[in-house]
Amino acid sequence: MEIKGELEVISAYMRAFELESIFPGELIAKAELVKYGRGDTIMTQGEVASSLLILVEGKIKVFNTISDGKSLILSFLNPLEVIGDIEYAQRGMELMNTVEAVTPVTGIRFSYRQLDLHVQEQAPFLRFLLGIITRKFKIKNNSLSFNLLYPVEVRLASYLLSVISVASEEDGQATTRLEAGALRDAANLIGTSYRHLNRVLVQFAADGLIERKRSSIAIRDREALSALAGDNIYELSTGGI
Amino acid sequence: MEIKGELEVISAYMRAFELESIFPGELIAKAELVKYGRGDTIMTQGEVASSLLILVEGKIKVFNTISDGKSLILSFLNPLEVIGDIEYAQRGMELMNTVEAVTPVTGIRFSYRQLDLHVQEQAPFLRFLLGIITRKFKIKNNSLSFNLLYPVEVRLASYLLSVISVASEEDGQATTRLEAGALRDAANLIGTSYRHLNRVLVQFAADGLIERKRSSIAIRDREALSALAGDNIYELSTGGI
DNA sequence: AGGAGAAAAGGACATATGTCCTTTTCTCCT
DNA sequence: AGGAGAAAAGGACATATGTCCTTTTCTCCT
Repeated sequence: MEIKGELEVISAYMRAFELESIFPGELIAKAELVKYGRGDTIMTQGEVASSLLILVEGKIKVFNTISDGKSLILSFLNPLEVIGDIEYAQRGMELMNTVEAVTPVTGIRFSYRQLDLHVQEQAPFLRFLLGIITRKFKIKNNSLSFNLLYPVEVRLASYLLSVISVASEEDGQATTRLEAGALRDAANLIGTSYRHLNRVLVQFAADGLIERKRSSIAIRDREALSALAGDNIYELSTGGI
Repeated sequence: MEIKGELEVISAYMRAFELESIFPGELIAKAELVKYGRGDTIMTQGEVASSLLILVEGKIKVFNTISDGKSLILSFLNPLEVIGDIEYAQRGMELMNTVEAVTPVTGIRFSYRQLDLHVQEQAPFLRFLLGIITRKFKIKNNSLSFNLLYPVEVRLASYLLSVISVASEEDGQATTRLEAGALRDAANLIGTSYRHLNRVLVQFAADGLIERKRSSIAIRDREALSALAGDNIYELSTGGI
């Protein structure tokens, strides 16, 4: 799951994302290059984090699991993104969410211990964290409104666009395979029951927005789906390259 | 609305909240003591903030207004609380929410300009901000789940407990007067329609949880209401004194 | 006092969504 | 191939909540 990365690769990423002024050389020397495959869990809610992860390649999904097993999708994120930032700022706090790789993912990992040694007192680093966290805050603020104000239909349209666009990047088709339980997961993720999600999917198919095959879903009318979704809340392009 | 405060009062608050190590003397000398009356607007969503406000006395309500005029309550906050922190970290960003005084409020105001001059590069101050913001983040995370997972009934119970407890502090009775439009506002705040809110109030009254008079609502069975509300999400005691 | 106009409450009905089952479809074993 | 057991889909019904009106209650003016 994790591969020791070469310093050059890490340095190149740091340069590409203009993070050199924030992470000094000694720290970069201690960083680790990590890779995850599609579906891998990157961080698990409830654990205590011990490192900061910078997402440099791929797409991740952030979600929150509630007591009764329900889970709520929070967002899909692309580079440049930082994970474990809030937990670093509130040391000892449990991870608030679970993070999973949606596509193959590459990240750079800095242990909290190294951060403590090198940048804990550095204003540029702290301001970098502030910037990242406040941006996340804003996103969360939006999703709060989105979820409360829009019906499942809209949320599902948004979700499908996020998930299916991923597949399309890989095989050139706007189709996604459904693994076992995928729809149940999806229901949890957008905060509704599987039954209702299924109902809405049937509706989408009847309206020609999607095509549902045995074990896959294809987008047939992306425009209509986008119109329905409005702002695609689950996928927010977040700066970076 | 605003009263020039004496340095001693400000200093006393800073001492009480143990903020002396974070805000140096030169900065405190430039701070302003501000007071707001019940119902006053402290910050307005969409404006560009120019100062950081530290809430040292009273209770405030934070809410967000959506395009179509709907508004969503985010939280009720007590001292020690900071407002304008996120906007300071993301300079130029519009205020995300509106903040209103629920009780008479006392705050200490620092202009961003002064902060820039004195603490923008100070790690303790930046870490203070990080702490405040990440705590807010956590609260928002909770309210996201709360709102999506619980029915209006539960949210209303929680809301009533928050609002009515305020009144009780003042006149010794768990009753709150309803100003014109108060219930409509309340409906917007908890994210439902006035019609439905009214329906649930009728239900509460029928169940003996509250007593509804001409222009007021009194809590009759606080325990039952609390049991219904579960975690009182709208009111989170947030450290401080 | 009495009535106009506004604000609040409530009726009727539609729709979104959840729960609980049953039916249908898959998967995989022998 | 054929059937058991699991997974997915879908039926039936209940409930939460919204929309649109109408009725009721207030407020205030003359």
